[in-house]
Amino acid sequence: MEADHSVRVTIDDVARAAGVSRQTVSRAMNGKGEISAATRRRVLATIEELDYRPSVFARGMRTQRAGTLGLILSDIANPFFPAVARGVFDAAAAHGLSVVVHNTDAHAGREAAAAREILERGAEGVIGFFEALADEELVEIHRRLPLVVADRRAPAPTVASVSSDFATGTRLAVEHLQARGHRYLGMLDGAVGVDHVRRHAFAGSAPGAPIVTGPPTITGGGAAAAQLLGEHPEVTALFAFNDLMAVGAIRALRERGRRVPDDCAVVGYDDLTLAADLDPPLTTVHTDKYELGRTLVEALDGAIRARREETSADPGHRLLPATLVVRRSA
Amino acid sequence: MEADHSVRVTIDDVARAAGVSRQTVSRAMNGKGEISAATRRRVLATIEELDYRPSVFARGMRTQRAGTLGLILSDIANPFFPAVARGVFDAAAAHGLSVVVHNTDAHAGREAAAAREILERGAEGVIGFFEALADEELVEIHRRLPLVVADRRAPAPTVASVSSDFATGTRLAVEHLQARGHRYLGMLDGAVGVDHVRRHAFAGSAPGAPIVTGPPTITGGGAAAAQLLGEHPEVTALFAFNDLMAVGAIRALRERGRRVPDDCAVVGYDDLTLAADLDPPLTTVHTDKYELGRTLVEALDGAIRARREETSADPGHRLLPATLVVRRSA
DNA sequence: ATCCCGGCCGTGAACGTTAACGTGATGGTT
DNA sequence: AACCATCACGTTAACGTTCACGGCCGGGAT
Repeated sequence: MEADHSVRVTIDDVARAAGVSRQTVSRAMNGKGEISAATRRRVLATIEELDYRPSVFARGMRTQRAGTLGLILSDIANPFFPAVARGVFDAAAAHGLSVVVHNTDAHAGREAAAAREILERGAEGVIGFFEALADEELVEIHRRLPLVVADRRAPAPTVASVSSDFATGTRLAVEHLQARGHRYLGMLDGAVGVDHVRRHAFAGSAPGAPIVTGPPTITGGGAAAAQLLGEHPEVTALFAFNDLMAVGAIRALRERGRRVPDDCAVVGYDDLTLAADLDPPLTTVHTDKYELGRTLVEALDGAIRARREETSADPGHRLLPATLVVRRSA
Repeated sequence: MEADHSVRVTIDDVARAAGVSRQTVSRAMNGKGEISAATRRRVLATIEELDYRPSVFARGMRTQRAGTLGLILSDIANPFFPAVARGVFDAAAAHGLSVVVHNTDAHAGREAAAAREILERGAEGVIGFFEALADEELVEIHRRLPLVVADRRAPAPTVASVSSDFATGTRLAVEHLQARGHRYLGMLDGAVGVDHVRRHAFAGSAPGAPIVTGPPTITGGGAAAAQLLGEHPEVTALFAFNDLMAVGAIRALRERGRRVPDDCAVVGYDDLTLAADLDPPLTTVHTDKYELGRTLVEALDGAIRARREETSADPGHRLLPATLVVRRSA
């Protein structure tokens, strides 16, 4: 009794088989409107039997929703993001959502284009690591679609956010360095865009210490380290925006004949999976990245639900714990 | 002259503004059917002016296509995949396609579910790193949707494939080890599924050498290495399925007090971005992962085009060059 | 007995696009 | 001069679902 795969089973086929109308089948699936438990069960059974799958297009035509979730990030090649993405995928699957991913390279134009694309495709919501777009543009996105911003303070109280506790993480890193006797610190900042929590926290804990900014990549970290050490040879400890920049710094240090951590200590941020296997093993700030991904989806689900029910409850602004993992690099 | 964003601009609005019919607007966009260059330009101009965006749902309703591409992979947390994904994203964007990603953990059920999901959502095609599904199931997918398989031999001559040249890469690795004087090799295989190119190539170059299989992860590599060295203490060189397993092997070696490469050499596969920064720097087989991603999309585009035009040209089975990068671990 | 109300379900319409077909004008062929 | 392609465009219908509305039926209040 295998159905012919070339012709689509429609809601009308189900209705006919179950002896009800289209609308009742729709009600049975979506749980909207009044329907008796008995007919609901019967309809669901025939749906199962006929292996009926509602057309996302026809459904989207009415509802403007596609059962999809947009994930915007700056650089999937940075191992931090895949770790988060894994959490996003798993949680999204649990909610019956597919994930469409956009890579932006922290470019404002591409961040905007990604958001527009996601909007047009009728996603249920957006999770975004925005690094270039201004707050107003994020608010504008949120006006059209539920939005959760990641690793950035909320652009408005109404939009949800989930972040690593950068302030604490940075403070822990700096205090660790200071406790080890370092008096001249430096920071390799990678935030090319708008959010400078790490930078501000660093400046707060190490007043007057030099900060050099560069792209949050290995080469960016290398260049930033080279510049900083050139201008401030007295520096004996580097705090990097992320682990990738820390790796670049270590490379640059080596090239200049300086040993890590003996001549110069290095602390990263993210605790990538391979951080412990680097040479030297990287001291870094840890945040549960899988949990971050999961939490982002939960927050988005809340935002979606809130919008549907028009209850404008507090969207929530979560800070995930940051802990210092001391290895050999500092 | 800003349009009200709350009401959608439809094809009829454009038609009215341009003084033509819906169908002509459609023709102007899609390049199908006869239309004079002049009206085409005029219609395109008014589309621009009104900022008209065709509804993906209405379009999909007719065409069953969503302008989307499905990417199925086993473990986004393995840095190999993000590197490929980057190439996929960039190439897909160039073709005007969005990418929906599914993580399967090499689980057959989830591979099938991902494919089904992608099918239902009307993707233009699928790019898949399938590690568990049987060839027949892949052929069945291909019957419904253009498919390109990655890092696996084509399940049928009609389906396109793009792979690293595993046979050559593996041979280079083994020969390097042998040239360094190693007489007792071992392999840490990570292919839990169907494709065993690396394993066979290894067996061909190092006949009789022991092979232990485990999950293609750090812990998997650690466990496999522990087992292999327990059973074959004479082994002085390990070839791992990928860099992650190599890292696991190095960890296991260290725990047992064996130095790398002095007591036991290790060669990986993939040349992850951080491979050079590991301790010791990892000798590994390199394939251009970004290029792999790009090539996959090009192959898929070819398959899509071929299916549309019903020309069943040769789908192409590409092998990307594999080179050995010698560092310190072997 | 009539009215009304709420629970349950059906009917028509609408969402916005493209495929299939139809039509009028133009230009070339017999 | 009649005919016939061909071109350029218009008209109708259909894709499959949900929304808005309406109808029926049974039971309690009037």
